[in-house]
Amino acid sequence: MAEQHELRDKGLRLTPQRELVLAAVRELGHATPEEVAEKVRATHPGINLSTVYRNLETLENVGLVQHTHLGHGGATYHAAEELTHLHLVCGTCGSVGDAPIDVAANFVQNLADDYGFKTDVSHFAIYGLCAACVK
Amino acid sequence: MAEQHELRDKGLRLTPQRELVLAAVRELGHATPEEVAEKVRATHPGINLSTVYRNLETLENVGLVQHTHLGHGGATYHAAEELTHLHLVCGTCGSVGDAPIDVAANFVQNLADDYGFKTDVSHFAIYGLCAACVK
DNA sequence: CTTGTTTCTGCGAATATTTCGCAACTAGCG
DNA sequence: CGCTAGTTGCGAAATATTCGCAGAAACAAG
Repeated sequence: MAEQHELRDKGLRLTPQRELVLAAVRELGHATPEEVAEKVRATHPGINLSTVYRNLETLENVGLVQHTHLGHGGATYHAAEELTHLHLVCGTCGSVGDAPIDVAANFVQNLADDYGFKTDVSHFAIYGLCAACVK
Repeated sequence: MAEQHELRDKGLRLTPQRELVLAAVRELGHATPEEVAEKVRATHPGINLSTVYRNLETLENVGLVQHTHLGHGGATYHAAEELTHLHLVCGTCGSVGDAPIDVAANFVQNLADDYGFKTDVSHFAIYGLCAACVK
Protein backbone atom coordinates (compact mmCIF):
# COMPACT_ATOMS: atom_id res chain seq x y z
CA MET A 1 0.00 0.00 0.00
CA ALA A 2 1.41 3.27 -1.08
CA GLU A 3 -0.36 5.07 1.75
CA GLN A 4 1.82 3.50 4.37
CA HIS A 5 4.91 4.64 2.64
CA GLU A 6 4.08 8.05 1.35
CA LEU A 7 6.91 9.45 3.40
CA ARG A 8 9.36 6.89 2.14
CA ASP A 9 8.29 7.63 -1.39
CA LYS A 10 9.45 11.18 -0.87
CA GLY A 11 12.82 10.00 0.28
CA LEU A 12 12.13 10.56 3.95
CA ARG A 13 12.54 8.22 6.83
CA LEU A 14 9.44 6.98 8.43
CA THR A 15 9.72 8.06 12.03
CA PRO A 16 6.84 8.05 14.49
CA GLN A 17 7.28 11.77 15.09
CA ARG A 18 7.06 12.55 11.44
CA GLU A 19 3.96 10.47 10.90
CA LEU A 20 2.36 12.09 13.92
CA VAL A 21 3.11 15.59 12.69
CA LEU A 22 1.62 14.83 9.31
CA ALA A 23 -1.42 13.18 10.87
CA ALA A 24 -1.91 16.13 13.21
CA VAL A 25 -1.82 18.62 10.35
CA ARG A 26 -4.38 16.59 8.46
CA GLU A 27 -6.67 16.28 11.41
CA LEU A 28 -6.45 19.89 12.47
CA GLY A 29 -7.15 21.49 9.14
CA HIS A 30 -5.20 24.60 9.91
CA ALA A 31 -2.84 24.83 12.79
CA THR A 32 0.14 26.73 14.03
CA PRO A 33 3.32 24.82 14.85
CA GLU A 34 2.40 25.21 18.48
CA GLU A 35 -0.99 23.62 17.97
CA VAL A 36 0.47 20.79 15.98
CA ALA A 37 2.90 20.10 18.80
CA GLU A 38 0.08 20.09 21.31
CA LYS A 39 -1.92 17.66 19.22
CA VAL A 40 1.01 15.34 18.77
CA ARG A 41 1.81 15.40 22.45
CA ALA A 42 -1.59 13.90 23.17
CA THR A 43 -0.28 10.58 22.00
CA HIS A 44 3.44 11.07 22.17
CA PRO A 45 4.23 13.43 25.06
CA GLY A 46 7.97 13.51 24.60
CA ILE A 47 8.02 15.18 21.24
CA ASN A 48 10.05 18.32 21.01
CA LEU A 49 8.88 21.58 19.53
CA SER A 50 12.01 21.80 17.41
CA THR A 51 11.12 18.48 15.89
CA VAL A 52 7.71 19.78 14.97
CA TYR A 53 9.20 22.81 13.29
CA ARG A 54 11.71 20.72 11.46
CA ASN A 55 9.16 18.25 10.29
CA LEU A 56 6.77 20.89 9.11
CA GLU A 57 9.55 22.34 7.08
CA THR A 58 10.57 18.98 5.72
CA LEU A 59 7.02 17.99 4.87
CA GLU A 60 6.57 21.28 3.14
CA ASN A 61 9.68 20.70 1.06
CA VAL A 62 8.30 17.45 -0.28
CA GLY A 63 4.91 18.98 -0.86
CA LEU A 64 2.79 17.17 1.69
CA VAL A 65 1.87 20.25 3.67
CA GLN A 66 1.86 23.97 3.00
CA HIS A 67 1.71 27.02 5.14
CA THR A 68 -0.41 30.11 4.94
CA HIS A 69 -0.09 33.44 6.63
CA LEU A 70 -3.27 34.07 8.51
CA GLY A 71 -2.31 37.06 10.56
CA HIS A 72 0.22 39.02 12.50
CA GLY A 73 3.19 36.71 12.83
CA GLY A 74 2.48 33.05 12.88
CA ALA A 75 2.25 30.77 9.91
CA THR A 76 -0.38 28.06 9.91
CA TYR A 77 0.05 24.75 8.23
CA HIS A 78 -2.36 22.49 6.45
CA ALA A 79 -2.22 19.37 4.40
CA ALA A 80 -1.53 19.92 0.74
CA GLU A 81 -4.66 18.01 -0.25
CA GLU A 82 -6.84 20.62 1.36
CA LEU A 83 -5.33 23.46 -0.47
CA THR A 84 -8.50 24.15 -2.33
CA HIS A 85 -9.89 27.08 -0.46
CA LEU A 86 -8.87 30.52 0.55
CA HIS A 87 -9.00 32.02 3.98
CA LEU A 88 -11.10 35.00 4.86
CA VAL A 89 -9.70 36.51 8.00
CA CYS A 90 -11.77 39.05 9.87
CA GLY A 91 -9.71 41.87 11.28
CA THR A 92 -12.27 42.64 13.93
CA CYS A 93 -13.36 39.33 15.38
CA GLY A 94 -10.45 37.27 14.19
CA SER A 95 -12.59 34.55 12.67
CA VAL A 96 -11.27 32.58 9.73
CA GLY A 97 -13.75 31.66 7.06
CA ASP A 98 -13.22 29.57 3.98
CA ALA A 99 -14.23 30.24 0.43
CA PRO A 100 -13.70 28.10 -2.63
CA ILE A 101 -10.83 29.13 -4.76
CA ASP A 102 -13.13 29.82 -7.69
CA VAL A 103 -14.24 33.19 -6.42
CA ALA A 104 -10.74 34.38 -7.13
CA ALA A 105 -10.46 32.80 -10.56
CA ASN A 106 -11.18 36.08 -12.21
CA PHE A 107 -8.71 37.97 -10.16
CA VAL A 108 -5.98 35.41 -10.73
CA GLN A 109 -6.67 35.61 -14.44
CA ASN A 110 -6.38 39.38 -14.39
CA LEU A 111 -3.03 39.24 -12.71
CA ALA A 112 -1.80 36.63 -15.13
CA ASP A 113 -2.96 38.61 -18.13
CA ASP A 114 -1.80 42.02 -17.04
CA TYR A 115 1.34 41.24 -15.08
CA GLY A 116 2.35 37.71 -15.98
CA PHE A 117 2.04 37.01 -12.29
CA LYS A 118 1.10 33.47 -11.39
CA THR A 119 -0.89 33.80 -8.20
CA ASP A 120 -1.16 31.34 -5.38
CA VAL A 121 -4.22 32.82 -3.73
CA SER A 122 -4.23 30.50 -0.79
CA HIS A 123 -0.80 31.33 0.50
CA PHE A 124 -1.88 34.52 2.11
CA ALA A 125 -5.15 35.03 3.79
CA ILE A 126 -7.65 37.53 2.50
CA TYR A 127 -8.14 40.21 5.06
CA GLY A 128 -11.22 42.24 5.75
CA LEU A 129 -14.40 42.26 7.77
CA CYS A 130 -16.65 39.26 8.03
CA ALA A 131 -20.37 39.57 7.48
CA ALA A 132 -21.07 39.60 11.19
CA CYS A 133 -18.65 42.43 11.90
CA VAL A 134 -19.73 44.58 8.98
CA LYS A 135 -22.96 45.19 10.79
CA MET B 1 -1.23 75.21 6.96
CA ALA B 2 -2.82 72.00 7.91
CA GLU B 3 0.19 70.02 6.79
CA GLN B 4 2.32 71.28 9.59
CA HIS B 5 -0.16 70.14 12.12
CA GLU B 6 -1.53 66.93 10.77
CA LEU B 7 -0.30 65.13 13.83
CA ARG B 8 -1.82 67.67 16.15
CA ASP B 9 -5.08 67.40 14.29
CA LYS B 10 -5.18 63.77 15.23
CA GLY B 11 -4.71 64.58 18.87
CA LEU B 12 -1.04 63.66 18.93
CA ARG B 13 1.88 65.63 20.14
CA LEU B 14 4.28 66.85 17.58
CA THR B 15 7.58 65.34 18.58
CA PRO B 16 10.60 65.23 16.32
CA GLN B 17 10.70 61.45 16.56
CA ARG B 18 7.13 61.11 15.49
CA GLU B 19 7.54 63.41 12.54
CA LEU B 20 10.64 61.57 11.49
CA VAL B 21 8.94 58.22 11.65
CA LEU B 22 6.08 59.45 9.54
CA ALA B 23 8.43 61.11 7.07
CA ALA B 24 10.50 57.94 6.83
CA VAL B 25 7.46 55.81 6.09
CA ARG B 26 6.40 58.21 3.38
CA GLU B 27 9.80 58.30 1.79
CA LEU B 28 10.41 54.61 1.92
CA GLY B 29 7.17 53.47 0.39
CA HIS B 30 7.17 50.18 2.16
CA ALA B 31 9.43 49.46 5.04
CA THR B 32 9.79 47.23 8.03
CA PRO B 33 10.08 48.80 11.47
CA GLU B 34 13.77 48.06 11.32
CA GLU B 35 14.17 49.91 8.04
CA VAL B 36 12.19 52.86 9.31
CA ALA B 37 14.45 53.03 12.33
CA GLU B 38 17.51 52.94 10.14
CA LYS B 39 16.18 55.72 7.96
CA VAL B 40 15.31 57.86 10.92
CA ARG B 41 18.70 57.32 12.48
CA ALA B 42 20.30 58.93 9.45
CA THR B 43 19.21 62.29 10.77
CA HIS B 44 18.49 61.55 14.38
CA PRO B 45 20.88 58.83 15.57
CA GLY B 46 19.62 58.57 19.10
CA ILE B 47 16.17 57.31 18.27
CA ASN B 48 15.18 54.09 19.92
CA LEU B 49 13.70 51.12 18.18
CA SER B 50 10.92 50.95 20.76
CA THR B 51 9.98 54.47 19.85
CA VAL B 52 9.70 53.52 16.23
CA TYR B 53 7.44 50.61 17.05
CA ARG B 54 5.29 52.73 19.30
CA ASN B 55 4.99 55.49 16.77
CA LEU B 56 4.12 53.15 13.96
CA GLU B 57 1.37 51.78 16.14
CA THR B 58 0.18 55.22 17.12
CA LEU B 59 0.25 56.50 13.56
CA GLU B 60 -1.66 53.46 12.47
CA ASN B 61 -4.31 54.09 15.08
CA VAL B 62 -4.99 57.54 13.73
CA GLY B 63 -4.95 56.31 10.17
CA LEU B 64 -1.81 57.94 8.84
CA VAL B 65 -0.01 54.71 8.10
CA GLN B 66 -1.02 51.11 7.65
CA HIS B 67 0.79 47.84 7.70
CA THR B 68 0.76 44.94 5.32
CA HIS B 69 2.02 41.42 5.67
CA LEU B 70 4.45 40.82 2.88
CA GLY B 71 5.94 37.59 3.95
CA HIS B 72 7.09 35.23 6.64
CA GLY B 73 7.00 37.26 9.81
CA GLY B 74 7.55 40.93 9.49
CA ALA B 75 4.94 43.56 8.87
CA THR B 76 5.76 46.39 6.54
CA TYR B 77 4.38 49.85 6.88
CA HIS B 78 3.39 52.44 4.36
CA ALA B 79 1.69 55.77 4.36
CA ALA B 80 -2.07 55.64 4.21
CA GLU B 81 -2.14 57.87 1.14
CA GLU B 82 -0.38 55.21 -0.87
CA LEU B 83 -2.79 52.53 0.03
CA THR B 84 -4.05 52.32 -3.46
CA HIS B 85 -2.19 49.33 -4.71
CA LEU B 86 -1.76 45.73 -3.85
CA HIS B 87 1.48 43.88 -3.43
CA LEU B 88 2.54 41.02 -5.59
CA VAL B 89 5.16 39.07 -3.76
CA CYS B 90 7.20 36.55 -5.66
CA GLY B 91 7.88 33.42 -3.67
CA THR B 92 10.95 32.60 -5.68
CA CYS B 93 12.88 35.80 -6.10
CA GLY B 94 11.27 37.73 -3.29
CA SER B 95 10.49 40.77 -5.37
CA VAL B 96 7.51 42.92 -4.46
CA GLY B 97 5.54 44.34 -7.34
CA ASP B 98 2.60 46.68 -7.27
CA ALA B 99 -0.68 46.51 -9.05
CA PRO B 100 -3.60 48.91 -8.95
CA ILE B 101 -6.37 47.85 -6.70
CA ASP B 102 -8.79 47.72 -9.61
CA VAL B 103 -7.59 44.35 -10.80
CA ALA B 104 -9.14 42.93 -7.66
CA ALA B 105 -12.40 44.83 -7.91
CA ASN B 106 -14.13 41.83 -9.32
CA PHE B 107 -12.84 39.52 -6.69
CA VAL B 108 -13.75 41.89 -3.89
CA GLN B 109 -17.22 42.15 -5.32
CA ASN B 110 -17.57 38.38 -5.45
CA LEU B 111 -16.66 38.05 -1.81
CA ALA B 112 -19.03 40.80 -0.84
CA ASP B 113 -21.89 39.27 -2.80
CA ASP B 114 -21.36 35.67 -1.82
CA TYR B 115 -20.07 35.95 1.72
CA GLY B 116 -20.85 39.44 2.90
CA PHE B 117 -17.13 39.77 3.42
CA LYS B 118 -15.75 43.26 3.07
CA THR B 119 -12.25 42.74 1.77
CA ASP B 120 -9.22 44.89 2.35
CA VAL B 121 -7.09 43.52 -0.46
CA SER B 122 -4.05 45.48 0.39
CA HIS B 123 -3.61 44.23 3.91
CA PHE B 124 -2.08 40.97 2.86
CA ALA B 125 0.22 40.57 -0.03
CA ILE B 126 -0.72 38.48 -3.01
CA TYR B 127 1.64 35.59 -3.24
CA GLY B 128 2.80 33.79 -6.33
CA LEU B 129 5.45 33.84 -8.99
CA CYS B 130 6.46 36.97 -10.79
CA ALA B 131 6.69 37.06 -14.57
CA ALA B 132 10.46 36.69 -14.47
CA CYS B 133 10.38 33.60 -12.28
CA VAL B 134 7.59 31.89 -14.17
CA LYS B 135 10.00 31.36 -17.01
C1' DC C 1 20.47 -10.75 13.06
C1' DT C 2 24.55 -7.71 13.06
C1' DT C 3 26.80 -3.75 11.25
C1' DG C 4 27.47 0.62 9.10
C1' DT C 5 25.93 4.90 7.40
C1' DT C 6 22.94 8.58 7.37
C1' DT C 7 19.07 10.87 8.89
C1' DC C 8 16.35 12.25 12.96
C1' DT C 9 15.44 13.58 17.58
C1' DG C 10 15.89 15.89 22.01
C1' DC C 11 17.73 19.48 24.40
C1' DG C 12 19.53 23.64 25.48
C1' DA C 13 21.33 27.76 23.74
C1' DA C 14 21.26 31.38 20.37
C1' DT C 15 18.57 34.66 17.43
C1' DA C 16 15.19 37.61 16.06
C1' DT C 17 11.28 40.29 16.78
C1' DT C 18 8.13 42.87 19.40
C1' DT C 19 6.35 44.38 23.84
C1' DC C 20 6.63 46.35 28.56
C1' DG C 21 7.87 48.86 32.87
C1' DC C 22 9.69 52.75 34.58
C1' DA C 23 12.07 57.01 35.33
C1' DA C 24 13.41 61.15 32.94
C1' DC C 25 11.88 64.47 29.53
C1' DT C 26 9.23 67.82 26.94
C1' DA C 27 5.22 69.61 24.16
C1' DG C 28 1.42 72.33 24.73
C1' DC C 29 -1.77 74.87 27.76
C1' DG C 30 -2.61 78.54 30.74
C1' DC D 1 7.14 80.22 33.93
C1' DG D 2 5.18 76.13 35.68
C1' DC D 3 1.99 72.11 35.38
C1' DT D 4 0.24 67.95 33.50
C1' DA D 5 -0.06 64.41 30.46
C1' DG D 6 1.78 62.26 26.60
C1' DT D 7 6.54 60.58 24.99
C1' DT D 8 11.07 58.84 24.90
C1' DG D 9 15.11 55.94 26.04
C1' DC D 10 16.70 51.97 27.97
C1' DG D 11 16.97 47.62 29.55
C1' DA D 12 14.41 43.59 30.60
C1' DA D 13 10.80 40.38 29.36
C1' DA D 14 7.97 37.77 26.32
C1' DT D 15 7.56 35.33 21.87
C1' DA D 16 8.71 32.77 18.07
C1' DT D 17 11.93 30.26 15.47
C1' DT D 18 16.45 28.42 14.41
C1' DC D 19 20.81 26.06 15.39
C1' DG D 20 24.62 23.00 17.15
C1' DC D 21 25.59 18.89 18.90
C1' DA D 22 25.57 14.26 20.82
C1' DG D 23 22.97 10.25 21.12
C1' DA D 24 19.26 7.34 18.94
C1' DA D 25 16.91 5.20 15.36
C1' DA D 26 15.91 3.90 10.45
C1' DC D 27 17.21 1.55 6.53
C1' DA D 28 20.32 -1.01 3.40
C1' DA D 29 23.57 -4.59 3.08
C1' DG D 30 25.92 -8.68 4.39
